[in-house]
Amino acid sequence: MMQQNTFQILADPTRFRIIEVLAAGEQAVGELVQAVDIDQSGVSRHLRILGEAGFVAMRPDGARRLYSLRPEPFQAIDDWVRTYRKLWESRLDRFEAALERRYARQGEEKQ
Amino acid sequence: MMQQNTFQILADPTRFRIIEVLAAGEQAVGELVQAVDIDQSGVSRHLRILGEAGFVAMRPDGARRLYSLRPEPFQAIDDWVRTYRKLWESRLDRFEAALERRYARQGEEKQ
DNA sequence: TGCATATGTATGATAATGCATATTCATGGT
DNA sequence: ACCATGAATATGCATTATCATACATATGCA
Repeated sequence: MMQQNTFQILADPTRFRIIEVLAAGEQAVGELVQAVDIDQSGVSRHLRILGEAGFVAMRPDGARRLYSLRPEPFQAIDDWVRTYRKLWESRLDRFEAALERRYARQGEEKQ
Repeated sequence: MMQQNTFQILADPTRFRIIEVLAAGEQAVGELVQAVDIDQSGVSRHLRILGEAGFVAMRPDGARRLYSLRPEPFQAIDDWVRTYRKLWESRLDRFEAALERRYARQGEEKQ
């Protein structure tokens, strides 16, 4: 489910950046430190917060800790924002429209 | 586009609540005040913030001000989270699957 | 005059940050 | 096999800045 908490996690610029970087795949703490402009201790702290909120998973690799994104919070956001789709859709949304085009194309191929 | 700012707007519990209430449709300030647990002045201030961030539009109605949701920020979030769909999809997502069921049903009806 | 909403000002709480230090693990020398 | 050293990461503590809030007051409209 969507806890309002989720947005508090994303509200911090450093955490947001960390998530962007993790979108490219698993990263060690040291690599994340290079991508942001705060101290290593701050990055570790943000990773703890992200972990407790379910945004990231951790996997030890020797002395290093590899962090990666977990899908659940993003799914929750996706579900939440879907509630507001009625604001910009009459009936079919863009994604649905794209799908319909795809179905049309598949139909052509099969004939 | 998606400014990281967007999540800072949603991070505040009172603003989040206001948005939830506005999802039901246009509301006057006084109506919103009843839905949250802070002072009227605070609600007005949050509405200002929401307005500057593009979340709400305002329409005067006599001495009252009617506020309503604008679609753009929600579209932006929708686009943003789509980037992270790869985290939980191999190929077909749930929405697409639902659509396929719909197409299947329509096919049945037509036969 | 009275109702609805906005704003100025002060206050308090929360949370991010840096620095110093602790911890955990790997490595090389003896 | 053991110990010392160094690299990678986490945590305790103090500081600082930001921001939500209330109260009082101003503004606009009936």
